[in-house]
Parts: sequence; structure tokens; C-alpha cells
Amino acid sequence: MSEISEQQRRHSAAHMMARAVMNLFDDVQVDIGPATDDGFYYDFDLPHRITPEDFPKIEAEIARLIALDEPFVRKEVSADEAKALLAGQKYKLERLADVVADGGPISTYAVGDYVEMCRGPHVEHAKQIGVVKLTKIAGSYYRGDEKNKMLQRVYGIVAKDQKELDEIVARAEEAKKRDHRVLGKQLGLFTITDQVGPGLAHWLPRGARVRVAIEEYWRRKHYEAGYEIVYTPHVGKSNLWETSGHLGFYKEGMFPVMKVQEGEGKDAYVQDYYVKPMNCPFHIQCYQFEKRSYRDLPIRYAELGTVYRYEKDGVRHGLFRVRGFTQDDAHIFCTPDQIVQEIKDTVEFAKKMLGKFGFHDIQAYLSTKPAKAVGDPARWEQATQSLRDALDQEGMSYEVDEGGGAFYGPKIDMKIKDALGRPWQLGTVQFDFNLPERFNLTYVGDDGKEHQPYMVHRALLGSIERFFGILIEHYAGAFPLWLAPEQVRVLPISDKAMDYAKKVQSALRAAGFRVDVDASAEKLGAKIRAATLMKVPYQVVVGPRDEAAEQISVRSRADGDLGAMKLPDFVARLRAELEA
RNA sequence: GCCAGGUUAGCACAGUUGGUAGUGCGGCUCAUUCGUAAUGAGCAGGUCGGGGGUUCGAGUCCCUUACCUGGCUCCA
Repeated sequence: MSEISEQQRRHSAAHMMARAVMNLFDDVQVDIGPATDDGFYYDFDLPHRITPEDFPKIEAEIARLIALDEPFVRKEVSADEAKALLAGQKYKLERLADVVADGGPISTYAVGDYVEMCRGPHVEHAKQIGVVKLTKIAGSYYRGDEKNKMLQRVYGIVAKDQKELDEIVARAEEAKKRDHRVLGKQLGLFTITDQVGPGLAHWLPRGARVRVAIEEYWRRKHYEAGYEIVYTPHVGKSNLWETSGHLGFYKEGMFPVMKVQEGEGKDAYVQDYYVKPMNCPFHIQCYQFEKRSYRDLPIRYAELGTVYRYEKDGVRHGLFRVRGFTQDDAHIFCTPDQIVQEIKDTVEFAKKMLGKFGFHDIQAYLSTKPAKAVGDPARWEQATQSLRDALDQEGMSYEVDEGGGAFYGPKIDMKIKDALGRPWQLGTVQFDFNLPERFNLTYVGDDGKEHQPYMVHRALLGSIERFFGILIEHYAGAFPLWLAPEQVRVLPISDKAMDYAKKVQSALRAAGFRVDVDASAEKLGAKIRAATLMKVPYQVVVGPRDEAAEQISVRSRADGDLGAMKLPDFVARLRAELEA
């Protein structure tokens, strides 16, 4: 008797669901039904539109079929036998053609009278599947291609028994509480309104405090690393975007043109402007401000540059996918001699920056030259090698996507894992051989001649909006002290302690902390509860006793009641925590 | 863009077979001045997302539109 894996149970549950749906509805065409990370799904094509109201009926049928406890019987068949078995099932027959083309063995699994072509493996008999619950329904293109027909995909989960099922449901609710959109509301961090437009985020005061903390850190570190910070316009004339090529290859992603009338009377003409989807052309203008010498290089321009992209309907998602966002962008212009060191420094910089935010598990992906590409092959070679060297020397594990680079240059993408183990792509280091060519970028070398510099585009956090969303979920809204919007809340036990509370607040603010006072008429318990729900790292309780003794009573989010201490000692404690 | 489901007070939600809206939290007022996770009472707050239709009558039914959610596709 072999061990039954969760995958086998999920996959087998998918079969049972297919069988149930075929039993309950007419003219069902089945496609595929694999196990997923947390359950399974099955794609159907049938005249009846399946809705959540059908779930109980389908679940009951699945339960009935499982109760029969029939064995799953594997059988290898010839192509012709398979064809006969799958007669009338057009998707299955198409899939069969693929299997035949691969030349592998064709296997079928039968449960009772239900037979399906399937690689397996499955459970041995139906009762091993356990309890099945259907969770949601969604459309899904056949073979994932939007040109194909949309099938009905039904998702489900599997549990050993009802008790485990309840636990799974409870865990899903727990995950929902971490959802940055939910926490964004509860903690008053950001809002996206219908009136302003979809995908356009507003940073509320508490969210803005976090953003300021991130940006201040970001700026300091960029200056330390030898970057210069620039600020550039949000719109540019159409000529700029023609030169950059964006109107050629990125127009779909841009907001439509703004027609601006310039000049008067007979001299009037219409100038087209576009709001920027990328910062690169503007940083190039900064580079071209004056003639550059090899002695000026490398030049590193960084900007928290807000860009706008026309995202298609149906792809927006909280802060993760918006239409207006701020890239932590930078462009490095350097000589061929400098490129290896620059890339190495950049990768190391990314590692440090991400580490500061609690992300230490970083996976890198190297994408190399695609078939269709612009730029000198020797430069591609050198650039790609510099990316490899940087990853090797930084000791970062990476995978190579051969031919996966953009047409204008090779790149490294960096993915982190959050507290729930979910991967997120944040940083990218990307060569660009296209723009230096199009804008005719040059520097004067030590030979007195003009040369084309290397141009590297890089982001460490991706976009501030998206990164904020990831941080919210990573920390479940309980930001570490250095990021917390409200680092300390002072809780006077009654109005009588209000003056002292304000004094404590002023002193802590003067020491550089973000501090608020709860001036409500509530009792202490209610104030503690409110501050706790807002996930404030430190609560400072003050009453007449504290005032008389010139002390404060401190309660931390992590360790609860810390007892009374002197204000300078508390400040020292906070400072120590910030350093750590 | 496609498929499905949603949109009711600031937030979370109820709202029977169509008969002109409720609960909790929050807010405000008053009382209480309180020592480590919810003090009490009272009050206010809603064009039921927008538009159109069916009907004597629509939060409830139909059409349409915007937005949201979950997927597919795409992506920072």
C-alpha cells in the first residue's frame, strides 16, 4: 500500500467533480482538472451556466459518489482505444492528440463507469479522497489563450474530514484579514475612489507616514550609494515618445493623447502630449544636459517617479496593480570598463534595501538575448556576463531564462518571499541598448572620440504602491517601529492627565517620533483596545501617579505591559529598537 | 478584453412571495474622570452605485452603464 498524497486526493476529487457534473447536467464537455497548491479545479463546457447555487447539489453528488468507494483503476491503452473511449469529448480528443504526439504511454483511470484519460496518479479507492467543498467559479480560456472559447472553471478544496475542512475555511478567513485592501481600510492607510477613477490610489495620513519613512530611507541610501536624485515632468510632447519608441511599441499601455493648442491666430497649432508611462526619456534629458566625459561616468540618476499606465479592465487589484504608481527608478550611464562593478553594486544595493524591509529570501532570474534583438552582439555578451558575474559574486541563487530578455537588453529580475511564503517580483536590473541608440547618447572617451555609454535601468522595490501593499500583507499591518505610522500612542487615564499626556507627546515628538494622544472620554481599557486594534507598537499610559513620579507606564505591542519608566529611558529603548 | 458574482448609513452586514428600509460597530451630545483589550443613556445619519424599463407600486423583476470581487489573459 503506497502513501496517498494530498495531490492524489485533490486530483481524484477533480475527477469525482467531473463525474458529478456529467451526471447532473446535459451535454457536458470536459477539459482538464488538475490539483493546485490549495485544492483543485476542473474546466467544463456546458450549456448550463454553473452558479454557486449549484454547489450544494454538485457537492452532494460528489459525496454520494465518494461514498460508493469504488476503486480507481489505471489502464494503459492504445491511441485508437483512447479515441474510442473519448468519443464525443472534443477537448479530450484534442488533448489526446498532444499525448500521442509526445509519444508517451496513454493511460486511463476508471472509477465505476466513469473513464477518463489521465496521467494520474490517483487514490486507490474513492473514500480516500475525503470531504470535498466547492469554493468558486471562474471563466478560463481553453488552453489559456484568449482567442479560444471561455470554459467554466469550478474550484474546490479537499479535506480529510469535516474538522479539517473547518480549519481550512478558518485559515482562509485568517488570510483574508491580511488582505492589504481590508487592512488599508481598517488602519486608514489608503483609499481608491470611484469618483477619481479606478486604479488611482490616495495615501491617507497614516499611509503617507509609512511612505515618508520609506522614501526618507530610500533617498538617504541612494545618496550614500552615489546616486543623484532628479525630479522630472509628468508629461512630455509626442516627439519625445516617438524618439523613445514608446509610441511604437508601448502605445497600448499609455493613457491617450492630450491635444494642446499652442500659439495664436494663424500661428496656432496643436501639440500632442502624453502622460509618462516610464521615466527613462526624462532621465536621458538630464544626461544630455551637457556634453559628458568619461571622467563624469558613471552617472546614476534616481527618482521616485510617478508614472501612469493604461491598464486593461479586469487586471486592477488594490495597490498591487494600479494605473498611477511611483517607481523607485534609476538609470545608470557608464563606460564598458565600469559595467561589471556597477551591476555588482546594484545587486548588492538591492539585497541590502530589501533586507531592511524584512525580505531576506531573494531569488534572481537572469533573462538573456531573445531571437529578435537590437544592439551590438558583443555588448549583449558583455552585459549578460556582467549580470552573471554580479549574481555569482553576490552569492545569489538564480535561474536562467535563455532568450527571455527584452529586445533591448538582458536583465535580472529579483523575487522575494513574504511572511506567507508567497513570491513577489520587486527589483529589476535591465540593460537598454535601444534608448542610447535612439537618443544618440554619447560621452567623450580618453581618446577624444565619442562613444556610446551603457545604460542600465533598475528598480529595487518596483513600485511604491505595490511595495506598500506587499508590506501591509507581509507584516499583517503590524509595521515594525521604523515604519509604523503611529509609533507611540499616549493614553491619559482621564482628562485630569491630559496636560501631562500632551507634555509627553511633545517630548517624544521632539525626539523625532510619530506620537498621537488618545483624547477620547473612554476608559483606559477601551483606549488600550483601540490602540491595539490599530497595531500601534507602543502605548504610553499616563495618570496622576505617573505625573507625580515624572514617569510613564509603557505597554508594547510585542510584550505587553512593561511597567513604569522614565521618559529618557523609553526614548533610549525606542532608539535601540530602530538601530537593531 | 472575456466568464461569473457583487454594489443597501463612514465600516461590516440583514432585508420573506414586489407593498416606500433595519442591526452592530463607528460618529455626535450628555452624564461618568475611571490604572492595562469595549462605561451608560440619548441623538443624528440612507437619491438602496448611476440611467432606463415592467408594475397601481421596485432595495427586490428586466435592460443598460460605472465600479468592486474571484478567475482567464497581461503586468510594476
